[in-house]
Order: sequence, then structure tokens, then C-alpha cells
Amino acid sequence: MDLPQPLTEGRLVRRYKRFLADVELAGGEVVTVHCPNPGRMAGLDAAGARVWLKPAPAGRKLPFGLELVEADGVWVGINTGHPNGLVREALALGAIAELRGYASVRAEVRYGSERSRIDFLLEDPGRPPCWVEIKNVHWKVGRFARFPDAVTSRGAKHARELAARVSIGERAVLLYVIQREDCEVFGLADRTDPAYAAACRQAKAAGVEILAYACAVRPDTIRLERPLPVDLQAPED
DNA sequence: AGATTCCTGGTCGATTACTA
DNA sequence: TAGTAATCGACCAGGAATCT
Repeated sequence: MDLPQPLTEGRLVRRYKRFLADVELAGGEVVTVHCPNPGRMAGLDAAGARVWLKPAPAGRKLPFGLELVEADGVWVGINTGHPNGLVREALALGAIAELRGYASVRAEVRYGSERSRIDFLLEDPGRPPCWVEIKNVHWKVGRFARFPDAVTSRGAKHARELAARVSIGERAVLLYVIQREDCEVFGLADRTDPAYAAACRQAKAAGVEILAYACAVRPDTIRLERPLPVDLQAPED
């Protein structure tokens, strides 16, 4: 996925109100920008951090959107809309070995008793449908990419819904997209949300496949790059 | 006191409505 | 009928408000 060029560099002043951040531009001007990540953004909200901003298309209220934040010496993608696009792109290229060979890819399909929407439904004649839920990951602790960085009851709901799919003979995949390239293993964050961690482990025990892919992140492009080992039992540091 | 619901700002894919 | 525009609903996490 190519990012629109040119991006504008700045320094984070503060991130507040979930969707808004103040950024100081090179000339000293401070602008309020859209933050396309309503999560906690653990480790990515330090004042003074280098950031890259994307110009907003005509019609938006705010002139820029936050795209990348520098943390631990690497660029981290914070746009929660990107993982779906990255996976769509990777599916088209056959870059996710576990998900190759499906004839059709549909996005945002409704399913389940709790009226959720799945990120992708892969279909192919003669094979069970494959439900794929994408989760965005940007939190790094030691060697680990950790999820979630805040309590997510919806995430636990998704895990239950996927397990229900497996129980009726279909295929279900939980795919964690890590928008940074400096992690070696994916693990759960029990201390942050023990209920989600338990739901995820139960889903895996029920037959839901757990995958993690790390991205190569640069100021001009983000690509799903390599699978990471998944260790759901690894204790937090 | 604890649990649940609502609201927040903005985006995006799907769906619906409209126009050529 | 096809293409475009408008609308809908879900999403995200956290805090305030409301309910039990």
C-alpha cells in the first residue's frame, strides 16, 4: 500500500479526545489533525515524537491525518483503516500462504448471532467458507507484539463468533496485522484484558486459526511482509 | 457500588436512492 | 440499466450518565 505523497513531517504535541492530536509542523505552526486510531495507542503518544501526516482530501474538517509515529527507532503505522487494505492487497498477491487459493473475497460481511461484521469472507467452490477477522497491532513490549493495549469487549465477541463458525464446519482465522517491523513474536496482553486473552485462547482451542503478520513500514509505503510466530501462552515481561 | 448504556469524531464499505 | 451520490451502520476505547 503506497501512502499519498508527499507526507508532511511534524512533532507530536499531544494526542487527545481519541480522534484528535496537535502536531507542530516544521515552521513552528501547531495544527490539529485527525487521529485515525481511537485506541489507547500505548507507547505512541509521547510528546515530541516524530510523525508523518497525510493531507486530507477536500471536504474534511481537519487539514491532515496522522499516519506514522516514530517509536523505538522505527516507524509505526497507526491508521486502523490500513490493516484491512493491507490484507486485501496481500490476498490479491497471494502473500498470505495460509489464505491462498480462494476464488472470491468479500469485505464487511454480516454474520453471527450478535450482528457483527467480519472483515473478510473468502469463498471457493467445494471448500468451506473462510471467515477472517483482522486486528491492528502496534504495541511492542520487549520482543513481543502485544494485543490488546486496552480492554476490548468487542474483540472477545469476535473471538466467540469465529469459534461458532468453526463449530458448524466452517473455517475461521484471526489475523493480527502488526504495523511495525521490530517485533519477533506475537503474544496476548493478559494484564491489559484477561477476558480477551481467555477468549482468544478458547477460540484457538475451538479450532480458530491465529495468524500474525508484521509489516514493513516506511514513509512512502506499508506492506504486509512476514509471518510472525504466535505464542499465546507467553507471559508478559 | 457495580453494571450497563450512551456518546464521542471521523472513516469506510455496503446498501439504497437517484439520475442520465 | 448503469453509474453516481447519499445514507446507514459498524467500528474503535474510554468516560459520563443512567440503571439495578
